[in-house]
Amino acid sequence: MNTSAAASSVIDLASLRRGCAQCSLRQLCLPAEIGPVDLQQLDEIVRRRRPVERGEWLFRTGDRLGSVYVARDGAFKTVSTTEDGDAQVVGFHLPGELIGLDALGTGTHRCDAVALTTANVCEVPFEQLTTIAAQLPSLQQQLMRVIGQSVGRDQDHLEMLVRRQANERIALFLHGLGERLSNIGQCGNKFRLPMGRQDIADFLGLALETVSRGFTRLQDDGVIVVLGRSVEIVDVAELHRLAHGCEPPAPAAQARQR
Amino acid sequence: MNTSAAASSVIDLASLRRGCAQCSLRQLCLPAEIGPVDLQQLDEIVRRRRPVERGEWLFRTGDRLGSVYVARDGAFKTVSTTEDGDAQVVGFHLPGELIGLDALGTGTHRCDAVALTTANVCEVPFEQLTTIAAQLPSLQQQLMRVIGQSVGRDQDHLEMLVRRQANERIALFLHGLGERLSNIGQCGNKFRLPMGRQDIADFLGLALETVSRGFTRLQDDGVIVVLGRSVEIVDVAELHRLAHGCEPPAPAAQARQR
DNA sequence: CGACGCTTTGATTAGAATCAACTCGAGTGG
DNA sequence: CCACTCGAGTTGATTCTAATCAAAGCGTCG
Repeated sequence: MNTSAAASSVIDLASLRRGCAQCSLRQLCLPAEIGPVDLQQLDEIVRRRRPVERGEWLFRTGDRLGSVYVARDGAFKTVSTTEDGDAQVVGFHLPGELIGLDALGTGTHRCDAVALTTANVCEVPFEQLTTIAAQLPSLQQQLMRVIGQSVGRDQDHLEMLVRRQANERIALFLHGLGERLSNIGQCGNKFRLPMGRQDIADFLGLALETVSRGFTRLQDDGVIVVLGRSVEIVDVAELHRLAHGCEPPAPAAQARQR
Repeated sequence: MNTSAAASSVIDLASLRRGCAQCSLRQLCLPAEIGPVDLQQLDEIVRRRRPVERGEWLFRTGDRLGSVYVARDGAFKTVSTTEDGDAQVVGFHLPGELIGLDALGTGTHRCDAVALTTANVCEVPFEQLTTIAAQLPSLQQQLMRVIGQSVGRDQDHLEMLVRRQANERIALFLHGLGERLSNIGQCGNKFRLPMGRQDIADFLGLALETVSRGFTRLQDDGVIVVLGRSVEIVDVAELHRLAHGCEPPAPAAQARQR
């Protein structure tokens, strides 16, 4: 266990005791905009689980919807496995993002939620959440918003897959991830990917090798510096441009052969 | 105006007067599982709009979320246009399916909702809907379920796009559409597509020509009969098999198990 | 150290995009 | 009534992207 993990688990332990009111994700998570009195009601139904180890799952396909989850730190993926055996990564979930909404339609989860790193999660029994939400308009509203954001991310995901070529998807992925990281107060330009190349490939609908080549290509073009799972975005503007469709206008002198 | 259109507008007119309680979609739509007394409350906020003509839109990208919509008949598409100008069809919406949830996250619509055919829609002011839902647990629950179903369809869409080849996507599309049609009481084996080839292509992330070729191929293989927008599924089992990953012909050796 | 998993790189190939031409049918107007 | 256009759909030829197959680096952890 490295120092940063140790440090973060100290923090978690502390905020675990203190509950939502002191959580650094308060503004992004369900408690946003809720008054202190009402907050306590929410706080009481939230169960804070011991750390989840990398590879453990929060729920699996076919489980009945019991709770929704929010990571306090770490990262998760949701994976749906098709009948012919290959995995589709439905989403990556960073701290503050609700996990488990996939069961809203049928009452049964349609994918597995797997921890990508050791992580702390809050578990919110869904039944109780909706009951309380019915009494607290602000929570109700926030719940809708969080659900909506999740829908929005799914749509972003969709748009990143359709009719975009491999390098565009990869640029879009890195750009989007950086944005989400900076939203939760982490550095959006230099970070460590919590997931491996295969997961990224399964998320982007590409072959693992294509993802690897894409990273190499972006590095050769001077847009990012990548070493294994460490990524630094050095030319944000260019990444943004690549991510949004415009072809690299092939400036005269440009080393692009690998 | 043809006879069937005339007939359907008579029906609509009648059910327009009678409201949710008599609507044939009642079981699928928001009123499901709601008692007659409570139903009236919902009924009072639902606005029934005059028919929407083909090509008209319910809302456009950037509009503030005002209402959600449900078609009583006809069909809609939601389209998001990328900055480089090409359209991505986010979804097709059949009667009973909520339209407009894309704005839940930001409060602003992120796609256009366009009528594919002349259609009748119910408009439900969202603000009022959540207010009432807070008082009626069964409506609250049903709202969640309908939202969840929409999320589920998005996920189906995603899975149909990722790492599937053209013919598989097309088979999946036809199969899914048939299923949805039979859910709303229409024939799932013989129907008229409300959308053109380009829309299907933009939905499936394929080129228009590829969709056309796919249809032809399915017809040559004796799975469907297609004439323009009329489709008949003649070999449901085979379509299902194609849609779910197994290799096309090769009936000799039974399909490979996972 | 050695084995294993993850990542990168290389060579080849399959599948879909693209470019282009042509068919068909509906609607228009001379 | 027929020639015309226009849009939607089909079909063909070619090109090019990314999948696949294959193998070699690299890092980590017993």
